[in-house]
Amino acid sequence: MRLVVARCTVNYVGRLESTLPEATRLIMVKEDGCVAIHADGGAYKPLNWMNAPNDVRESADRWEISNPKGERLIIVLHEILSDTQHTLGDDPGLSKDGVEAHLQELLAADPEVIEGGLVLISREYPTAIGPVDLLCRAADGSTVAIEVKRRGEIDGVEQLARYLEYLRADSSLGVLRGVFVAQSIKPQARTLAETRGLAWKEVDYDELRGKRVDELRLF
Amino acid sequence: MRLVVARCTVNYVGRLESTLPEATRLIMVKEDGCVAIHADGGAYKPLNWMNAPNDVRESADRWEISNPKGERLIIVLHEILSDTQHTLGDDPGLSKDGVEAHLQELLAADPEVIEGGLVLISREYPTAIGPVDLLCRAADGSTVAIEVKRRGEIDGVEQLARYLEYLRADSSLGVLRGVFVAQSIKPQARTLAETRGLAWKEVDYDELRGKRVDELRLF
DNA sequence: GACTCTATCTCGGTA
DNA sequence: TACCGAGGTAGAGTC
Repeated sequence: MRLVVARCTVNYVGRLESTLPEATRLIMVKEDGCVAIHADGGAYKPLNWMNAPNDVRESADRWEISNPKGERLIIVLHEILSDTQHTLGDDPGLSKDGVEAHLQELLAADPEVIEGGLVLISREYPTAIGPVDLLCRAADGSTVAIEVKRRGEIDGVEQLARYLEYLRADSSLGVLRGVFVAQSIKPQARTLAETRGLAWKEVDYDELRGKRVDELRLF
Repeated sequence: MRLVVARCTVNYVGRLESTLPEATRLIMVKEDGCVAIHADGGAYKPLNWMNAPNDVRESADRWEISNPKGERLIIVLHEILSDTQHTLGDDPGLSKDGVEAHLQELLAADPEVIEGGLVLISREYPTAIGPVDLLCRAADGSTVAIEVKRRGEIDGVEQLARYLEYLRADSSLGVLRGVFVAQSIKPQARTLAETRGLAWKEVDYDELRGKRVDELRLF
């Protein structure tokens, strides 16, 4: 990894056009050839960047970075304050817990949390427009399609509504209902779900995980 | 801005939980107190980060960063390879061209590009569920609601369909039609638009801008 | 390669 | 503050 601190102006032409006036910034060049320009605020997003693969042409005061998609980043260096190189090696990578997949897994193991009497038929049940997260049989004999999201927003409701449109074409599933499940569901999404004739249910991830752990402790 | 290159292990507990095993990485601490940890690949996304405002507690081999939301990042330093400080100053900021707002502006100035005979009634016409990008009067006397997107995807079509549902409740608007406008519209979005009874139109941003510039040159 | 969906999404606007 | 929408979304997975 190469770290250059320099007074520079930057120009990007690609998916849009942007200009950075002269100022002091950090230019980060990684082993894979990607380039990011950071200001001294905002942890996440670089001001400008170019993802690998890149062709970097470098002269004393001007870098031209271009990629196969035809995007171009031009950095004009007015003064270099620091230019260092570091060997980092491969990163073993990040391991995560708490994402949608895990929530879906917990609910698949215990669909009663969503509605009493639910029994899992299938996970990732295929339709022409994508897989339905969970398909269950309800106590009343109806089939229940469940869309699981970490955060319940309007798109998730639309997604579930589209799945149901397609599922209803398959008469073998009998009476169909839809339930939208998330850790928290925004008011707009609740309203839309109700207008679309869908039920919704908020579930607590920590509680669900705790419950699961407790159950495992019994054995 | 402080740049530390170090062998470290990192632990994040907050919106999810994550662990980074021991490896050499760049730790970037910005003037506003935000922290980002970068591996030597992928320009954009840090492995871990904490946005400002942060409380940073630092000892020789362990940093604890916490924020008011209760998120915590713990960095254990096994070996510091480099630790430098740089004064960057405020950044004058990025100026952009080519975003949706500008596209909407160009279309508002020249709605005939969408359909011959269209005359603008209103931009950002308010409804209970949000503003309609453009509302126009057509040559045939009907009212046309237009949703403008840079990229035409399925959500945009749903959005326009929802707006029309609400607009139809207002009988003063007369006969209503919807047109979905974008620089490029995906096949799925076209199909959905047609099923929902909506028209769609692809427009060329550069051409539109060029045309506008040409018109201005006439004066 | 194209298309899909997720994200500690980030970031900016607004009520 | 919360909600909502755009993003050069990026990045991962699937077909």
